[in-house]
Amino acid sequence: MHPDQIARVRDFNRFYTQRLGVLTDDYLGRDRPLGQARLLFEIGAGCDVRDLRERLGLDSGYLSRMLRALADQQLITVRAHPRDGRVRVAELTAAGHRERAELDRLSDAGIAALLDNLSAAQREQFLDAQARVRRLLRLAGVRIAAVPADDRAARDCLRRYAAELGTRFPEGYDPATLTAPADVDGTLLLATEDDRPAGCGLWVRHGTAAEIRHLWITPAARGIGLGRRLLRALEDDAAGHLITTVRLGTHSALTEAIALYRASGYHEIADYGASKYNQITFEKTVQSPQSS
Amino acid sequence: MHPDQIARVRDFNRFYTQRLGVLTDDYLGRDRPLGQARLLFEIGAGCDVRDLRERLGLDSGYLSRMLRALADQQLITVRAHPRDGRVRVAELTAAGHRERAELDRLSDAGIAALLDNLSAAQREQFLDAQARVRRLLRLAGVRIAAVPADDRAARDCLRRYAAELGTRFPEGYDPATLTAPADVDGTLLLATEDDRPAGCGLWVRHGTAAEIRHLWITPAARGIGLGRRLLRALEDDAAGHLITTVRLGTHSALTEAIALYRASGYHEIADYGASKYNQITFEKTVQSPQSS
DNA sequence: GACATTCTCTGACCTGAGTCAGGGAACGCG
DNA sequence: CGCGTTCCCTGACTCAGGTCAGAGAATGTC
Repeated sequence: MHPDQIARVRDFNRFYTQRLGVLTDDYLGRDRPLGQARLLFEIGAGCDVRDLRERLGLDSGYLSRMLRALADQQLITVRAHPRDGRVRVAELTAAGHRERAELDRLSDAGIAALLDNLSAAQREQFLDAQARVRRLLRLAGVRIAAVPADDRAARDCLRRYAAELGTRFPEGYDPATLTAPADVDGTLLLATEDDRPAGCGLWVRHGTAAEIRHLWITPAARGIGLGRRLLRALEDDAAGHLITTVRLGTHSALTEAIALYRASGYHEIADYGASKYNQITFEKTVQSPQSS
Repeated sequence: MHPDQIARVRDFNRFYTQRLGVLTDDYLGRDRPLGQARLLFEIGAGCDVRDLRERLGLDSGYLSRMLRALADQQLITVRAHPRDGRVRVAELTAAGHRERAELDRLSDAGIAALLDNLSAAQREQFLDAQARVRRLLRLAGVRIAAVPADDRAARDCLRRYAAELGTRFPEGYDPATLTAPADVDGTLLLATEDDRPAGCGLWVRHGTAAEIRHLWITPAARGIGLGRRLLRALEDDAAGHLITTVRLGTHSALTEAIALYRASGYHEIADYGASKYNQITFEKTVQSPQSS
């Protein structure tokens, strides 16, 4: 990687935070500490203090004081939970709702004033570029790592994978045909985004060939190019274990998967009889990735 | 503008700041308050305390204490200015340079680790999209406003404009041929980016026609589409003053200007004899902008 | 030389953000 | 009922960031 690229990213970050600072100073608006403004948003249509603490990761004492401050300003009320006297529930008052809407409005107005200086086409370009930055940043932020066969999150992914296939295959899907990761010679890879599972996949050794199975991306992580990255990671991992050929099969109902395999350099081969659900099968030769 | 667009921008901002937070937590690194780390960067190869205060917009007392703290850590030295005993000069010590390089390294490492998860093509796409976001954000952030004929910043722009033409025209440029904004019926527009001049331009009434003159963008603000925006602003302003036709002329050496005029809907006309430097002249009919 | 100005530093504050220890009320369970 | 647990509040801190009012030294200006 060029050091120049890193410098460009840093430069962009500096620029963007500065611009953002200008915007959010407006948005912060009426003399309210940031913490309290955040609370106002989070409370929304009322919620347990306990949940707030959890969601925002705040100290209970700290939160307690901030809630009190908001209550003193008549923006929220804090009451005991109807069924559990220990738990307290915070709710916006009418004034609180107004205040929240006002903050929203200020924030929107700042952005609107900015976007207003652009033509409609430029606005579209801007949003499009932002979306692209975001997609790639999400993709880059995903961690892919080999996990033991009994990893809870990976198991969970496989379960959800099977459930989805059950709804997408006209003939349904029998979860019993899932490859048990513990039984095979190969690697189970788990992709995580912010410590939450984003996908999984595994390869199974057959001599110097490997079969890739159960490549799956969680719905929340689709559309950012993770399938391709995870597939590549599986190939690289297999190649690192002296595999020279990988193959895989899929169901004709999974059109996006088929497109992915074709775009990733796989060519169609005759069925090799691994699964009754395979309606189309592919193969690709791989080599150990050179460290750049 | 769609409210949806605003929501998308807000969403992106939220996402980006969160990601940035994760990165800069690393970068902040070794137990140094953010303010001090920023100072370490800004001081760079030594600079006046006065300049630091100016650039970072800090209170003199606050800055003084932070400098002292850095000096106590042996990261900088503060000495009197050689020629002005009131002014003090801050310089990094060897240890300061090392520390700064280390912060740099940490920051770079975080970004590098992230970019490393992308393919070379994706990295290029990412940087490209960032650059696009930045360009458009800069463009949107520029303020364009009518200023009185004796506005200092506008005068300054005109001077710099004349100086640039002097170097770009083979025959040179006589500053005396500049239109004096005070003498004409029309509007002088000044573009500013973060309160610094970014460009200027004016139009001069000739009945229901107007001539646009001295459209100029500072070198620092070029390449973001500001020329087009400023030209448009001049047309709109003129149209708002009952002008129906605008014309302008330019020198054949200014190829980017010619391209701009063509792309903005101007068509070539015969020379109307406004300036001896006009080698090509254009015209366009305009109408008062409808408020959207 | 007198005087205003410029630049820096010091001391005294304030605020927001956050941590930590402990206490008291309510609950769940045996 | 007794007991541990959960949830919350209070009080007492710490720290970074930042403001404000001067004081003091150096400089520029008349």
